[in-house]
Amino acid sequence: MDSVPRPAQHDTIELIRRGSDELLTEPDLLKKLSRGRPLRVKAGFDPTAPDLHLGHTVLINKLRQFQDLGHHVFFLIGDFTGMIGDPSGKSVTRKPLTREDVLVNAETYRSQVFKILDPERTQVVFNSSWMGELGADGLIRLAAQQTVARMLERDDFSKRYRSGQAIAVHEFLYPLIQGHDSVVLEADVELGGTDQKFNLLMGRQLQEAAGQEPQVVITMPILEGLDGVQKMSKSLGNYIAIADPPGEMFGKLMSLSDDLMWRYFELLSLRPAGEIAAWRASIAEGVNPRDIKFRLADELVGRFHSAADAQRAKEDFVARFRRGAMPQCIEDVSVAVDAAGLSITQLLKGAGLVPSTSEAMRMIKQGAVRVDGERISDPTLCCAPGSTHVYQVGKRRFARVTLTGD
RNA sequence: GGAGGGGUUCCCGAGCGGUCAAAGGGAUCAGACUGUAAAUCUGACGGCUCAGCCUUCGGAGGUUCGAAUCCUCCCCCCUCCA
Repeated sequence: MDSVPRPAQHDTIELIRRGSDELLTEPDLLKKLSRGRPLRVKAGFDPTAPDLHLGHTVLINKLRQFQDLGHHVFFLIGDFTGMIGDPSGKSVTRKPLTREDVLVNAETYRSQVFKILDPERTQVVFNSSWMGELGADGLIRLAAQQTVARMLERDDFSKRYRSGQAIAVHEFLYPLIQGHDSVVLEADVELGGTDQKFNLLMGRQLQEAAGQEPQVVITMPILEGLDGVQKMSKSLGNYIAIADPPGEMFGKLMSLSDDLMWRYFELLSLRPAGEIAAWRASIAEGVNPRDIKFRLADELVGRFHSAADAQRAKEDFVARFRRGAMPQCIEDVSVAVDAAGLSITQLLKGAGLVPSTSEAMRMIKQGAVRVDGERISDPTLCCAPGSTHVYQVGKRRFARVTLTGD
């Protein structure tokens, strides 16, 4: 492994600090960097959500930055902790995952995360591989290292405690196990979202107790989802997956509100901060925010797909939403029908354009349904077998439907 | 072990014998407008053979002409006391 250049450590720290929320502590980081050996950088991920989204990339980009500086990343899949359920934030009971689920999810992570990370400098690890052996006695010894009062310092625990909400005993174990992971991995640095701060700090304490030098903790800001309020997450459905197809990703980015767009620039864009500030200023002088948003969508689609994909997605977007054109590729669907033909409501449902005939009825009443671009208003319209037309519901749902007789 | 409070349509949350497919908010979808799948405004938002019908208010029974609303049993969640 190559070594870290000695000089300019303060520049390095500035680089590392950029975009982060907190870095604890800087002297510790300086000390670690000064040794000139690659640091062991740890970040934990949930085994339940294999779809990586832009929210994850805020942190993963930072990991990548460490790799570019010559350090080594431990991509920890919290399969053991996943069984507990992370009590951070809202605690919704999770369905238990099987061993196979976890492995499948891990594979999905692997395939997606290396769009950003350097595989040469990444080691994927599972905390079940050491937690399983810890045993009940080990767990109790671990639990003995912290006090209830200390646990209650955690913001969401203390809030819940004060407001009389339940805190299950096992929820206290989560930060302990996460901290123990750092001990096992001998982590030099751990990254997490700002909501992970308590858990990250637990690692420092447990490492010290184990006679190790405490890890440096870096928290990254949490990216809001498409709604602009709640954090981006798959379960809330407000996310942009890095595996989303170019058109989808482009469209979702364009659907950000003009205000939220700046947050995305701040946390996701790799453009120089000065450039972004200049764009921001240009809005005040009358530049259309849409055009700035195009740049955001361009950059991100380009990063996860290609510049050509981004270009195509943009052209398609402009054609569809500014000029009302049909999308470039429309899915072909065939629907079986008997000689009597099929009512339009049945057809729309059969083609998967609406979930129910009631919904089809509503859409027709609201003027959302078009056949070959012509708006239709008759819900009793009957379609004959053998025909092929492009059916459209709203601006975004299209299908070229062929009615096949039997 | 004891006392109390709850489970309502995707979510939150009203309703507490008929006027309830069920207020309000959120999310979502559609239409209009537009500078964009921004913002704003309007509307829709259980299913169906759709101006009519059918199935919903934790589950199963019951009372009633009529129940989300009353009664019985059961399941689940929460709080307090021990």
